[in-house]
Amino acid sequence: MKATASADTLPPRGHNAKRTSIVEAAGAVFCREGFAGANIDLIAAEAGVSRQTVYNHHGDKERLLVAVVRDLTERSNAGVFATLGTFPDHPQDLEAELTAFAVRLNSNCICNREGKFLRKLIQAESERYPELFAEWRKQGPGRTMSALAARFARLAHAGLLVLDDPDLAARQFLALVGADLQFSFMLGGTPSQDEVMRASANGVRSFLRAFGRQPAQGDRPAPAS
Amino acid sequence: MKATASADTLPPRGHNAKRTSIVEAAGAVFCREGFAGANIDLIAAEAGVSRQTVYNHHGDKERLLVAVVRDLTERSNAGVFATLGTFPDHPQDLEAELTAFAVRLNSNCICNREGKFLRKLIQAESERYPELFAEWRKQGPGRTMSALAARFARLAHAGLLVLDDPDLAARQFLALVGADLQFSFMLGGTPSQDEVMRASANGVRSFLRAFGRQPAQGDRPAPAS
DNA sequence: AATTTTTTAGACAGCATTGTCCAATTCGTC
DNA sequence: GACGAATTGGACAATGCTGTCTAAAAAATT
Repeated sequence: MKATASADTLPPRGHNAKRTSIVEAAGAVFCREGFAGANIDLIAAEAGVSRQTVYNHHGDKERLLVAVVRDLTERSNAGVFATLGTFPDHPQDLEAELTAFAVRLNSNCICNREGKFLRKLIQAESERYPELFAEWRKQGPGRTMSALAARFARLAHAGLLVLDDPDLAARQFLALVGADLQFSFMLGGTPSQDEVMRASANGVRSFLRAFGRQPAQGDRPAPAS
Repeated sequence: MKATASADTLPPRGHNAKRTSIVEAAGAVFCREGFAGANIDLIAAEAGVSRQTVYNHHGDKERLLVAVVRDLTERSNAGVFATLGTFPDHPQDLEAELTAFAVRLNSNCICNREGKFLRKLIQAESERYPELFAEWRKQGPGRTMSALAARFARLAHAGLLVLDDPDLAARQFLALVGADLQFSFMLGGTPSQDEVMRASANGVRSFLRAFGRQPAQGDRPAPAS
């Protein structure tokens, strides 16, 4: 860290391209095989690096996991808050813009690499290494929910939604726009862009039926096809 | 297999109490530690059995996993369909009875031992052993969704709900009544009975706001507190 | 071109685990 | 009480993995 090191995650050196490549490979292998089943030789091979280099950079399998989780948490949180910034605060077409927002949320936060890996790692290892995810737990879902709830509260205050509990609305919004994707997630699959769009549209439509201003009788669907 | 062995998996000996105790302990350990991290000595100890007995009964770590998954799948499916049988087909108070049904669903299918273990095992191992969960995949969520969707379609036909896509309604119903519990699940926790009841009530309320017959203006909540 | 840092390949000890074998013992049943 | 089946504890080889060490090669810096 002499001169060129900007604050960016940019590896201005050649050698810490290896560092990140190791962390990325380790993330993939940890998720695929589980922590206990992950093989450092395999991680090294997948990173295009010798085993010794892995130990040089991270010293320990456990500390490597810590590095992976921290990296995933940072990137995931960054993506989440960037996406939250695109919430339609002054929508002209509420349903269309909420749907587009839901698509961004699904694509950039739920279905992407960081989201999938982090979710799987948390499910697999959070009981055994609770402190590992303490930071995620504090910065992640809690703040996300609060921020999203605040946006919905503002829409309600503007008369565009009718809701008594913005936090509940936020939770249910996420549940609804993810409802059609749970199936794909179960088996580790990644939904196609088309699936994401349909799922988001379905979720938002029901969300607005529950919380939209006008009961929207005209929106009532045609009878079962 | 002398005389009493019926086609059931029932070997009516006392010794297969050990068999089930092994499978149960193995399920717990596989879920806690992952397949690779699971230790046969630990499973044996947790089952109150010697290691040799584990090998006598199941021969192999991998075949033990197969037995565990089959057992969990069977029990989970049985619980799900038993609960589906309690769906309120002719409700007098739709919201109350749907809520009670959601509570049963959450308590007996989602939050219980089989549900939690099966979910975690699927998430952890379905990519590496896809064929393991083929049966669950076929018998589990697909049929569950169809059955639930059929119930909702009947309610719609009776004029109690307004929906165009019963399958979507079923997916969103499950998503909504589970929305408040996702947080607890993430960390392997088990929601309290109280949490389950509140979550179910919240989910059903929103579900009926979206799909209930009358837009239910009277049900409209007090403005944001 | 020389020097310093990093990487590499391989060997290596230490350790944990799987799965087998076996003799002694317990359990269920007659 | 006697018999057969199941269970137990322990020893055991085989294997795989972690983490360290070393000397050579490669890369970067001067």
